[in-house]
Amino acid sequence: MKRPTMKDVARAAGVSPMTVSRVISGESAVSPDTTARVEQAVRKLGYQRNDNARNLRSKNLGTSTIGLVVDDLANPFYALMARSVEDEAHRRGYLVLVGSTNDEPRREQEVVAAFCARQVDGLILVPTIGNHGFLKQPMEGGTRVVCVDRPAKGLAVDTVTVDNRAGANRAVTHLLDHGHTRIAYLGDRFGIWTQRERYAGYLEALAARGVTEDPELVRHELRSQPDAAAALAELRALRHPPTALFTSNDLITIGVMDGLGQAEGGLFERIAIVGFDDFPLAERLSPPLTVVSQDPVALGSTAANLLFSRIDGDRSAPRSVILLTRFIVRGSGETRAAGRRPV
Amino acid sequence: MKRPTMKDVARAAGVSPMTVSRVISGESAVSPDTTARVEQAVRKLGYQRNDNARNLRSKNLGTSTIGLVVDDLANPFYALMARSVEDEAHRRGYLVLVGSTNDEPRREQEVVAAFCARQVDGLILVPTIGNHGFLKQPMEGGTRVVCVDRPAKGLAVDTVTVDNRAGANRAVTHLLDHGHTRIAYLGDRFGIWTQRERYAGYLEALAARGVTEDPELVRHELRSQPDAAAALAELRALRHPPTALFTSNDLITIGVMDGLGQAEGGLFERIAIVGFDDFPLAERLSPPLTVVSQDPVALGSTAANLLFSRIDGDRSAPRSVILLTRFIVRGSGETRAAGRRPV
DNA sequence: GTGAAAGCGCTAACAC
DNA sequence: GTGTTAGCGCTTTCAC
Repeated sequence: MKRPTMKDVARAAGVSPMTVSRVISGESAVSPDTTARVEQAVRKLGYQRNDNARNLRSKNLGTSTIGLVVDDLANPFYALMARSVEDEAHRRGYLVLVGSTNDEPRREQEVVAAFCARQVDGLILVPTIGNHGFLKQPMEGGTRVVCVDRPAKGLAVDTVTVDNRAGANRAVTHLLDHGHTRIAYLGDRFGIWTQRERYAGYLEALAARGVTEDPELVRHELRSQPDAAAALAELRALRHPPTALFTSNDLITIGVMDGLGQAEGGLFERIAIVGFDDFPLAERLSPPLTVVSQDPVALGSTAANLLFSRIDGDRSAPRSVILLTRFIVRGSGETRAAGRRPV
Repeated sequence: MKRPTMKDVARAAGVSPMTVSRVISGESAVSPDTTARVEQAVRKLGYQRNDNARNLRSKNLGTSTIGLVVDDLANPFYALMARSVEDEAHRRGYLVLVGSTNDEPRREQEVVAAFCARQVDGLILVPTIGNHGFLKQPMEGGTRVVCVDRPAKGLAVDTVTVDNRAGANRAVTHLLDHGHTRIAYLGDRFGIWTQRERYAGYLEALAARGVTEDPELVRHELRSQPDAAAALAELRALRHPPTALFTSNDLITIGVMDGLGQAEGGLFERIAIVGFDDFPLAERLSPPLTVVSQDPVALGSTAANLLFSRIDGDRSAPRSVILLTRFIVRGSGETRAAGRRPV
């Protein structure tokens, strides 16, 4: 009932284990006759090579395994990225270990350590806010690392991100173009790099038009849809409520849409919305959502390609790749501010 | 620049490798004094144990790694399942290898073989249509297997599914209750078990009310949203178009909603829809969608718990767990058939 | 409490 | 073309 080993196959075929090894790996030349005998024994015993043992001995080949560490694998954005990474890995005969961090530095460290203990050849990492000194040792040991979606503070590795700041700037400028000056910002945790960048883009856009930021209109740390809906309710209760919203990720956008749905029908026609992140059915909402769209598949495949080129021996200086977002106009961002003319 | 080994640590601490091993694993008793010396050497060298080598020697512990094989990791349904499996694994100190099959038996076999070559302790599998004889050898070798979402034909393993047939029956009965008799079925590939079950539920519901199936109203093999939208257009062009639709997964439901959106506003109010699978924003569509909802997180955690109980030594006969779906009424399925009275 | 020897399953390096 | 020896990094086993 135990798994057969090469020794078992060798005995069954009447050859040495080394010959079996050669037949299995197909590298070295073996006579057709013995090859056949070995292959028959393999089939008879249902032998399959133990790749862990193999990798232990031949250190020049790695383990053909990479680790993918994301915030949350259940998030559709990271799920798409993961699939894209997996496809690139599969093409090259690599396997993928996955782990979610929940954005907790401690869990990130645990997952990375466990992956490195398994001798992964490389790591694709959506880094948490935490410190990444723990990566130094594995990297010196030969584990390649690529960051994706956000950079890791003080870590000199290839990094793939999107132009969060420019994308947000574009969105807010669009709202300004339609006559809005009271534009609220609804964001997730300010500790997350992408959120800080998007907020910076928001400020940049306002500043470029000479609009002063109103702290009353800025809400960070919205962690869920209900959070976002609640923030919206607060904003609308202000003496001078916003006429437009910039929501800085899909979760918040959806939460806000829910909040609007619960309000009286007439009102929400007045509020313009542009959101960061596209999502399924965004164009079927009323009004259809104008969004800044990023491409998780491109993020994943770009990161994977960078990683594999490093694994294949590229030792050049770390690169930083910035992918472009797309601005998709669908209607929700084109509502004009009441009583104002466009610029 | 190479990774330090236990030997290196031993030398640095002036002890034998065996003592280092004992300190690292913390099993056996080591004097506080030497423990401290070893720990210091570990820190100094940045030593981390090679778990592959460890697993090779100690066969009684497994590799603490499981494999998760799904149709498509990018599918939100499987992404949620994967996250749930990963959480269960993490709790127990296991790692998760993931692979997507695209529902291709060949790729399934490749992925499973690669996982088994890495000596995974267990496999959670969304099986393709193909034959699963290739699992026999690994299972005899000790790899535990659990199927989830669908059973594998002729494979005696624990299986976790939902009551697809009953859920579909419930949905179609609901439409019949609202006076519909011309109810179209829009389904994905008939080769997929869940789709056959849902279709069976559709037929059962019709039969229970003495409604004869009209083959004109049945469309299988819809692989994408455009496929679904096209099928809808065909159905509406019939001389006797359906007054209600049962869509057998989220992708098809969304495709149909898109098709309806493109039609003239007045018309689509007349067609009732109930879909299998809930999804974000389903309640924000117009009309809000009535759906049969299944819980991917429960599927994943149930499968994981079964797997780990097997890994922990449970040798009882294979179990089949069927989770219940929920029927969620939101409006789209409650439109009455024109000129008819409810039952 | 600690160490020496052997070996997990495989392959690199060298024989022949 | 094939076999032998040694050893990857660790732990089991048995000694002390």
